[in-house]
Amino acid sequence: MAGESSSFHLLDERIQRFIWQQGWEDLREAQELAVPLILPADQDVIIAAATAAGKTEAAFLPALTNLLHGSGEGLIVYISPLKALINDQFGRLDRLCEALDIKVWPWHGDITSGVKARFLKKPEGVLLITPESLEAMLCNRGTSIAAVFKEARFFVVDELHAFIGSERGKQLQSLMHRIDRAAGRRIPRIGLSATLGDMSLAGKFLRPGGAPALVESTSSGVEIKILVKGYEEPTAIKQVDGQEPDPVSPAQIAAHLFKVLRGSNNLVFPNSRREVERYTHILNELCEREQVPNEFWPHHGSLSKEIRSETEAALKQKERPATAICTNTLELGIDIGAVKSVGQIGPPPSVASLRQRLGRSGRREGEPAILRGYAVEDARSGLTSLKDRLRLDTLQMVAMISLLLEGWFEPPQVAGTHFSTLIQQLLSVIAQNGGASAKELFTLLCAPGSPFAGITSGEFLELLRHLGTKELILQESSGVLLHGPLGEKFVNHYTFYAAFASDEEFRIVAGGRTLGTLPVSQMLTAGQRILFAGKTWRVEEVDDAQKTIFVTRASGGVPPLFSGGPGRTHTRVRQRLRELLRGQEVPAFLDVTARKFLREARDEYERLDLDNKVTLDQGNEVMLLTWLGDAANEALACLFMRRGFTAMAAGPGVEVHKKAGGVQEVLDALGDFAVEDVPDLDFLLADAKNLAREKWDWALPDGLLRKAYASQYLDLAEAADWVKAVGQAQAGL
DNA sequence: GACCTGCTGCGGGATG
Repeated sequence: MAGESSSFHLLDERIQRFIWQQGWEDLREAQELAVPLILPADQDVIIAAATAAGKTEAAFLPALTNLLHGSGEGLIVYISPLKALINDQFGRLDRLCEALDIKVWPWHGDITSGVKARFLKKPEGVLLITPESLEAMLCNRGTSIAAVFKEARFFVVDELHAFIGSERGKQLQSLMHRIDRAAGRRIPRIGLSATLGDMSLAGKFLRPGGAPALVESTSSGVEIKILVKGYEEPTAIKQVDGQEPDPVSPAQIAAHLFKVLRGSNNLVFPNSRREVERYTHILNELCEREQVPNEFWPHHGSLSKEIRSETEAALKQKERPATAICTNTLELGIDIGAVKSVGQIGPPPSVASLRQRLGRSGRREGEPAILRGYAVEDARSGLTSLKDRLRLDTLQMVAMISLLLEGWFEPPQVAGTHFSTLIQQLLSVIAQNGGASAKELFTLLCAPGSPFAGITSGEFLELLRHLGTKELILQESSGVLLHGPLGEKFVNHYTFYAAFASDEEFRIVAGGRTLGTLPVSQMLTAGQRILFAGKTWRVEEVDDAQKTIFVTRASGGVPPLFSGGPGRTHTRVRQRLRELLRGQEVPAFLDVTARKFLREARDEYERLDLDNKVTLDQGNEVMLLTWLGDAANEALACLFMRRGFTAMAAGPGVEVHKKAGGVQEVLDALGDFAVEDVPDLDFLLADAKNLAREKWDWALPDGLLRKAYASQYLDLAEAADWVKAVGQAQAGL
């Protein structure tokens, strides 16, 4: 290696020795490129590379060299979205750092206070921490923050894409910014990720207004093998007792999974926790019936840590093959080893998500990535919805796969005004500094280059005044802002540190063992039978005070409902879907039934003349077919609602309830929108209710809530463009 | 039909 690698020689001798001892043949491409960029610690860097292996080292080999060559003490702050990832990384880094005599400090909710106290006594080495724990540190140890981070050389943010666009991402930006300010200098930021489409957007996220150096590993193109199988669900006939019969396609899909997945490690994504339960149970029963050892394990966010660890351990060990039926809990970089194939039941939530999932397969040299898609459609019988007639689930899956193959996926949503997280950060800064003036707060959080830049001083003052009326803050006669009585209560409870909201939950306990949790909104009663953790149970007792549901093993049971909202579809996906409907080409990866679905959808598209028609009369409603993404369709629905219509975004378009004037009245409204100016948000959303989505939205003045909502959920500009284009086309007829 | 993530400080009692 020594002869070919120039970066290798830049590393500290002790690190070079460690690399030899590991028997690593040479530095990976990303490592080779990253070392000279990171070593001087004078700029931000983003490392985008296909596999998890190698990225951590690409950041840490030069960062640790910098630490070793520096003047004694120094600190690297690694920030992870998952505790599990911190535990994995601790195992890997501690081995390396032991040889270098550098301490590694894991810090999250499960780490004992003793470890944290020892770190704080001498804050040197590598700190592995979550955003929430960092928030707690700033809140509770405000006076010592400058000292703790005085010698911080780098922030390393793992799984950068998992933060972009969310409340947590905005919080993370704010935390790094506040630490920069406390330390009195710009601490270089290193972002690690596999899925970053537009690198300039990711760069803007890593540091607002920044432009980091980029390391993109041109990974050798892994071969992708794809098969999409169609399944026809017979029309349900109500049984004598009025109950819906069980659907038959899950049993058929499970039978196929059983046949093709046994003997190897795989991941299957059925898109919801409920379906994870359903499929795990069917597959477990199949193994039992065939008298073979069980190879199918459940994994989702409502299962207890113990049960999830069992599944992760089953995937990691090499003795027996194992397949996880899972949600996106297994999408991020937890170490589960390579898998042979990925199953996707129903359309994935996004192309980015599909890409991340498929990235778990084909990670060994010379092995392809294998994707099996399962598409279910209702059998045809008379009056079915447009979604059924156009086979939209199947077509959406095919559209997403075709975009994936082209290398496209949804860009990260860096924009968006996160007033909710601004409230959290205001309260946190007040805690950190024991009070602050309005001007100090605005300069720290909202000035150009700050995480909340773009918020005007007028909006900021409006927010502060409103927080005063909510008793979250109060102003001393000197002008200094402090916590109000309610603010004090919130900040002093540990739930304050997370920027995102969460449901209240019941624990499900069987014989003293916690199986997992269910949201309280999904009330269960004694005697009910449920399917949970892949097994069936009878509810014995519901303890409201202890928020616990006691269950015992029993036969029979249906999977419970969990809470959750739908994913959001991007305009590009809808447009690709329409291209598929218009086209003739039949992708080679479709099986006979999936081909049939595609043919039926194309026939229907032609029969309804959807290439030329914008409206479809559906009786009580008019369907406006925009073929735009959800954000534009929702904005269009808002325009109609403001005109007194009942309207909602529905798949590829907007469903508008007819009024007395029928279809023509809807078209007239559309014609008016085309020539009117785009309305402002206060007008458009004047009557809108229930806009609160994020944790602190309840404390926002109406105008700011409307702005926050619109910035994240509505694309008014795209809706207006569509309306204008359609209006012109109609005028030309 | 529809995801996921995370969490302090302190006091009391047991243990080495």
